[in-house]
Amino acid sequence: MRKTSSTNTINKKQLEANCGIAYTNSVLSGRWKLSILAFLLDEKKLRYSELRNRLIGISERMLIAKLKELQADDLINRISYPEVPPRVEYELSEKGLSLKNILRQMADWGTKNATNIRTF
Amino acid sequence: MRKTSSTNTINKKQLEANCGIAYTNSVLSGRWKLSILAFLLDEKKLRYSELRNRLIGISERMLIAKLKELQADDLINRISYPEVPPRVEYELSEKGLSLKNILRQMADWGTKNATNIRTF
DNA sequence: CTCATTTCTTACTTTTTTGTTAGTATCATA
DNA sequence: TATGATACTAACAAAAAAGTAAGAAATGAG
Repeated sequence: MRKTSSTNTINKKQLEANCGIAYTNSVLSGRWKLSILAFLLDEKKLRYSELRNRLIGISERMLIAKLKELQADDLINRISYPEVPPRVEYELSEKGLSLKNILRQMADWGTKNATNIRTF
Repeated sequence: MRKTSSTNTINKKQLEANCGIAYTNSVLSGRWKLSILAFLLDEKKLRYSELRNRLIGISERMLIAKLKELQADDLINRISYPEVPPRVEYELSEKGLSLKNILRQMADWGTKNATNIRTF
C-alpha cells in the first residue's frame, strides 16, 4: 500500500480543484475587485462615479484599472452612452452573476467571523 | 423620492455586506492561502513538507509566512510533535472548516470558467 | 565526529500592487 | 470665452507581496 502522504498520491481531482481555485483566485484577488462585484450584485447597474463614491478610499487609477481587468475577465459589462458629459454604466455579466452565491457567502462569512478592531 | 443612485442611499445592509466581504478578502487574499486551505480541506492533516510538495513553486519563506498568518486568523491549527527530526502537522480549524462551501464553490467555479491558456 | 532529516529563520532582492498628482476630451451652459 | 461635469489617462512614487539563498537547531545513525 502506498503511503497516502507520498507526493504521488496527490490525485487528479485534487490538482484540478486546486487549479480551479487558483483561477478563481487570480480573477478575484486584490484589494478591490470583490467589493466592486458586491456592489454591482446589490445594485445591478452603477455609473463610474457611483462606484467611486461607494468604494471609499479607492483612487481613480485603481478603479479604472480594476474595472478593466474585470471586463477583460468577462465578469462585468461596460455600457457607454454617447452623451456629454459622458455616462458609463457597469453591470455584472452573466459570468459575473454566476459568482452570486460565492459573493453572498463570502459576505456572510465575513460578517459572522470578522473579529477585527477596525470596521471595514 | 430620493434618487436611488445618491450616495445617501447606500444602505446599511450593503455596507455590512461589503464590510463582510472585505474581511473575508483580507483573510484569504494573496497567491497561496486559498490553495493551502484547499489542500487541507481535501486531506485533513498535512505535514509542513507535504504542503511544500503540493504547493508547487512556493518558497519556504512564503509557506511559513502564510501558515503563520492563517494561524493568526485562526483558520488552521498547528500540531507539533516533540520528535527529532521535527514533525509538524497542519489542519483546518473549526473556523477554517466553516469555509468549506466557499472553497468548494470557488474550486468548481474556477474549473468551469477557467478560459486560460496556462494550466494552474 | 560527521551526516542527514525536518521545520523553520534571516538578510536581501525583485516583482507586483496600490497610491499621488496632474491632466485630457467633450460640449452644454452661463 | 470661460466654466463645469464626467469618465478617464499618464508619469511617477511608495508600499506590499513574493522570491532567493544561506543557514540554524536538534539528535539519532553511521
